[in-house]
Amino acid sequence: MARKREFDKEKVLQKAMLLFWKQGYEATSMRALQKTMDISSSSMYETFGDKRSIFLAALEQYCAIELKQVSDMAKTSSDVDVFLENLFTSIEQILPQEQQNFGSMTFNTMAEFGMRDATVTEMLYSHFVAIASIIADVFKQAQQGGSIASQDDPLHLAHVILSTLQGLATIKSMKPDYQFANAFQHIAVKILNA
Amino acid sequence: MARKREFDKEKVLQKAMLLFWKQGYEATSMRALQKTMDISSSSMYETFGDKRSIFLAALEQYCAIELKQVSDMAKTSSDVDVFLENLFTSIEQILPQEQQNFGSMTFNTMAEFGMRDATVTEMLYSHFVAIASIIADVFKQAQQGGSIASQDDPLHLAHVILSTLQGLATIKSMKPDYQFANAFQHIAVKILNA
DNA sequence: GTAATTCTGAAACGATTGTCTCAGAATCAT
DNA sequence: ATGATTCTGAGACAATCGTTTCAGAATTAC
Repeated sequence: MARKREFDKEKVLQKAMLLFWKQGYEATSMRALQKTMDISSSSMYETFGDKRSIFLAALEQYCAIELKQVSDMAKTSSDVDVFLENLFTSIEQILPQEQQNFGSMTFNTMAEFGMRDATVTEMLYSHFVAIASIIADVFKQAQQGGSIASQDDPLHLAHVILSTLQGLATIKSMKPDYQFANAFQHIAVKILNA
Repeated sequence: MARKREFDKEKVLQKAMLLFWKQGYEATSMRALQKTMDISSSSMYETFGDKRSIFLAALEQYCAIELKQVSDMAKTSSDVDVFLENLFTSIEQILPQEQQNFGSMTFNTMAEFGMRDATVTEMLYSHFVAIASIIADVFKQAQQGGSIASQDDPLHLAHVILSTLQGLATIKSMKPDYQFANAFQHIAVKILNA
C-alpha cells in the first residue's frame, strides 16, 4: 500500500490560518504560505487546492475555534459580568501561543472582502449570527434571572455588543496599547442595565 | 512658458480614493488605478508618486472628508438625538454619488494594515482620536445641558460609540440589509443615558 | 524483495505586479 | 513661429504572482 501523510492536516492548516489572519488574503502569497505551512507546494495544492480553497478552509477553522471559545465561555461563566469579562479578555488572545494581536480574522475578512465573494460573505455572516446567538442566550437567561436590568431584545443587545467588541479588536490590532479599551467593558455592562 | 495641468488633482485623487476604499490597498493594481483616475501612468507617477504615496494621499483625503462631515454634523445638529441619528445615517453614504457601501475606509485600512506601516497607523489613529474628540464635545455639552443622563467621561462614551458605529459600517459593507442596524442606534441612545 | 503511494524540491508556465522610459503630440508665454 | 513645459500612450523592465509538472526519494503493505 501507500505511504502515509507525514504532516498533520489540521496543524498545517492552522499555520496557514495564522498567516492569513496576520496578513489578510491579498497580501499573502502562495510562496509565503508554503514556507509557513512547511510542506511542499505540490502537497499544498494536492491536499488543500488553490489559494481561495486554502483560505476558505483556514477561515472555517478560525470560525470553529472562535465559536467553541465563546460557547465554552457561555457554559463556564458564573454570571454575566464574568462572561463579559471573558469576552473582552478573549480578544487579546484567541490562540494562546501568539502574543501579538491581529484583531478578529472574521472582521478583517469582512473589511477586506466586502461582498466580493458570496461564499465568504455567507460564512462570515452565519458565523457572526451564531456567535451573537450564543451571547444572546446568556443575556436572555440573565434577564430572566434578574441579573441584568435591560428589557431590550437580548439578540439586539448581543449584536451590538459583539460588534463593539470586534470594533475594539480592530483598533487594538493597530494600537495594542489603546488607552480606552477599559471603557468598552465598563460601558458594555451599562448597556445591559439600561 | 509651460503647458498647464489638464486634470484636477483633487478630483483625480478622489477617484483613486474611491477605488482604494472599495477594494483595499493590496487588491488595487496600478493599472486599475490608472484606468479609474483616467490619466496616463506617467502623469500618475509624476503627480502623486508611487502606489503607497497615492494611497496615503487618498487616505488623507478620505479622512478630511469624514472629519468635515462629522464636524458639520456636530455644529448643525439641534440636539444629541439628532446628532446620533445623523451619525448613524452618515455611514450609509459618506459620498453622495455612491450608492453602494464599502464600510469605513479608515476601519478597512486598520484591518488590512494592522501595524505594518507606521505612517498609516499614525494617520488612522490620530484621525480616530480627532473624530472621537468632536463627538465627545457634543456629548459633553449635552451632559452639561442635562439632555443626556450618563455621567461617564464623554470621551469614553465617544470612543465606544464611534467604534460601534465603525463595526456596524463594516458589517453593512458585507450585508447591506443587515436587519439589526436599527438596534444599534437605539442602544446608542441608551448608552448616553445609562 | 516488489508494487503502490506520497512525499520533496526545483523548475517552469503565462500572467500580472510596480515602476520607468521615451518619443511625440499638445499647450502655453513670448 | 519659437522654445519651454507637460501631456499621452505604448512599451519595456525585472520581479513576483498563482499554478502545474515531474523525476526521484521515501515510506508503506504484501
